Amino acid sequence: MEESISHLLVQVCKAHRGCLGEALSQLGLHVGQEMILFHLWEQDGVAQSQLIGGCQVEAPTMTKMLSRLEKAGLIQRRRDAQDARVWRVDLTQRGRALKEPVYRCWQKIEERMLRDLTLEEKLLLRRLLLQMRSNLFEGE
Amino acid sequence: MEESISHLLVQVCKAHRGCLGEALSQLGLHVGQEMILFHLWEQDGVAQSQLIGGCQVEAPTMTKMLSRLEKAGLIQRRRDAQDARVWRVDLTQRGRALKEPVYRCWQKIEERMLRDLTLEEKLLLRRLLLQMRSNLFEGE
DNA sequence: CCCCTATAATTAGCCGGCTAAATGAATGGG
DNA sequence: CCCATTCATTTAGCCGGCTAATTATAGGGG
Repeated sequence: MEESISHLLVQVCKAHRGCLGEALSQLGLHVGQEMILFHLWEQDGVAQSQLIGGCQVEAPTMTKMLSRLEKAGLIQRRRDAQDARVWRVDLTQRGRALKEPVYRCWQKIEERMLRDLTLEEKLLLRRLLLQMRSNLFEGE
Repeated sequence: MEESISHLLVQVCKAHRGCLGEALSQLGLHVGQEMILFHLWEQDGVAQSQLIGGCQVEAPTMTKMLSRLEKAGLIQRRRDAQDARVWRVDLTQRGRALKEPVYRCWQKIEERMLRDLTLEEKLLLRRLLLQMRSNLFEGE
């Protein structure tokens, strides 16, 4: 199994995570937190449950990440007026300000990773990854 | 960045990890531990530092994982006779017994993930992943 | 021979991620 | 109207992973 595609995939993902983490740490972020911010940059004041769906993360993970983002001053939480069970999440000024630098990080690593791939290769790669994802999601 | 290749890659890897974790938990293993065992199945009695190199993991991570594997009764540690700084890691009987079931898990998920890919697509995918890995490793 | 550096491993402490179980609020049926 | 269910979130506790700092041994040079 040494050089299986699974193993390569894991290695590439780990390397990607490593590079991203290095870049994000210079913005005071930890890798993973950017997914939450991506969603908030698209739509602010969203319910926590929507973030859970969007980031494909479990509820307790989201709770911890949000409380860290809150402590870091990037977001704020408020109770929903209609439904007291839900918490809504708003970006702070500092959270909004990170949008461009984080996008640049992300894009820079994407470009670096796919450096010498042709357009056809990129398109095929995307198609294969989509297929693999649905294979894994669609169970046995 | 919603549908970037990076994002897809992360999602596929996460799904892969999820499936693998589910399968390995039935063998009493946590995802990640299998990498250590893969190396020990190939070569037993190896120094901890070699496992660190092979698994591409930091030393403290290895320390923790090994102590858990030891507590689970899958490995044993002994001091090296020549160099008192190094610890050598041996599989126990129970650790050796997991080889076949874990390989089957791994292979089953590989097959499921690559279900409907042609041989050519698999070869190209492997080549692209190798290229991406070296792109990410080889810095800026 | 002693000190200084390099190396192997560990400890402390953080983060993302998970499951299981608990809390608290909304809601639908009898 | 109340009770059971359902839903949103949190808490506790585990694991893999990391960095920074520590301990302990090995080895080389003056």
